[in-house]
Amino acid sequence: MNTIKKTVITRFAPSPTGNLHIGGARTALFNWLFAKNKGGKFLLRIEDTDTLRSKKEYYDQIINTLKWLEIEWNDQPYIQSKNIESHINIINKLLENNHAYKCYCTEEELDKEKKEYLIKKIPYSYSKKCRNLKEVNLQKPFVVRFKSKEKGTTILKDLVQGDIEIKNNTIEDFVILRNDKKPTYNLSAAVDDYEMKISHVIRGDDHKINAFKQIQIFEAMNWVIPLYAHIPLIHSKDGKKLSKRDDVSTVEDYKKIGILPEALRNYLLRLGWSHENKEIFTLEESIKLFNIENIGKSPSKLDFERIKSLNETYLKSLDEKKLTEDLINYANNYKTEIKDKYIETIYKNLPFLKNKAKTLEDIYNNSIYIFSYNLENKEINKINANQIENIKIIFKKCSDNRDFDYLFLKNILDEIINNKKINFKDIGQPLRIVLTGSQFGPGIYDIFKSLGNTESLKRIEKFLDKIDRNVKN
RNA sequence: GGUCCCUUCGUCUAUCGGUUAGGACACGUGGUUUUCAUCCAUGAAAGAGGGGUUCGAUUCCCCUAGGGACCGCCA
Repeated sequence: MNTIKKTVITRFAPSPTGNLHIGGARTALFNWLFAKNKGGKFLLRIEDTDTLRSKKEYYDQIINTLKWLEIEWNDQPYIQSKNIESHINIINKLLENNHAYKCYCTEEELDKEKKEYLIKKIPYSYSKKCRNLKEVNLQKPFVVRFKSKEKGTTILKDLVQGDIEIKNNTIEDFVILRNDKKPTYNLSAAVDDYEMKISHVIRGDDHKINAFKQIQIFEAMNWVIPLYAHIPLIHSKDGKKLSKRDDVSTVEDYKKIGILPEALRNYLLRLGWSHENKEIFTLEESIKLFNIENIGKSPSKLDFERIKSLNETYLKSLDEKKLTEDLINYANNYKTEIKDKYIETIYKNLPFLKNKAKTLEDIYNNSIYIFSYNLENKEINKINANQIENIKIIFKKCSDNRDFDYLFLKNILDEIINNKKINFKDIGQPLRIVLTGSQFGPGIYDIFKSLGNTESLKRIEKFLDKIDRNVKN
């Protein structure tokens, strides 16, 4: 028995044709966690051989998003297009070994074939017309097709799905070199996986059929076949395939509403994988506990509430210095920049600013009155004459004692509430509008404290001035 | 249509033949709180259907139904 342990090498192989997908992020996470767990390597390969759709901006986006998620790969990213020479080389070998052949069929001929099959109601696969051509060096454009097995069955020992058996004749003679002399995905992926010494291919369920094609290439070249684990796809809330229109399909969609990377990672980890009753995993625990055996077999739906709830948990447990940094970065990226002079105030008041928040966006909105105060008439109009009178009383008393504290303020409010037989709400609500520009937000005392006496009084004074002017007009 | 895969509370999931089928999110109720939120307590909520195998099936097998993926000279 061979007891030499093979080094685990996994890879994440996105194509730069769009922003990093939430499913892709999970695939990357699983590959990374598995490699870490086994003390192996995790590689990043950019599959950019579709020159029409691949874009540099997407490449950057994917790289940056993985970094944001703190998923780190070993070595430099492998750029698939840089390895084309090697792919062609293998195609030539396959041709020499009689495992592949040139196919001179034109698109028109193929279309005709397809139509004929359609009329006869037979499922279409290439007719293999060129498989046994006598002359193989015609001066005509050609593609290279792999000679798929025609008899027998193949069993894929999938690490997640178990044994999957298919008849070999259901795999057609697939193209491995296009007529523009560029290798196709299945060929490139197989060659790269071999050259990168990938031990475990962990990827989405949608690649399952490709495994059968890639395995045949491995066999034809007499290479050691990697282990495969095909993880079920992530579905949208209504059970359909996630589409770009769902606006929860890319990592960016979560980032821009202020989901923390830790929370998204935790969510993704638990989506399709579990460890007993555990819900919250630190990074160390994720690495220590992750395994392929506990990956579920069925597809899972996204639950936005769960992500937000998880985010809330992280928001509240995160070190507040770090949280403040995250908030500043978030605001700079997606909202208006928060000036340095407000950062200290926000940091100090984080305990209540983050209280009702589930996302960074919530914290941002809660603290907006600190760095971006604006009192609109529409809000002012919500305040009635009696309430204005009360605010005047408060203003007067506080102005006479500019060093007022919580107790002093509370006594004033209590007194008014008692005297006028009103509810706290009747005074709290309008006061909040005056101080923050919105009827929603933190508690009144918290607002006073966070703004400081001077700023609070200044805002009230400005309001009263405005009211006076409005009355005069 | 062909090939393949999947099926436990609304959602994510636990259960490796014997459980009052457990947890989490969301939801309901109660308490704490000036409000909201937090927090605590508590409640409702599931084995798709039908056949087998077995002393016993959510668990193993088959069928049906439902859902999904793939079926490109895209990756």
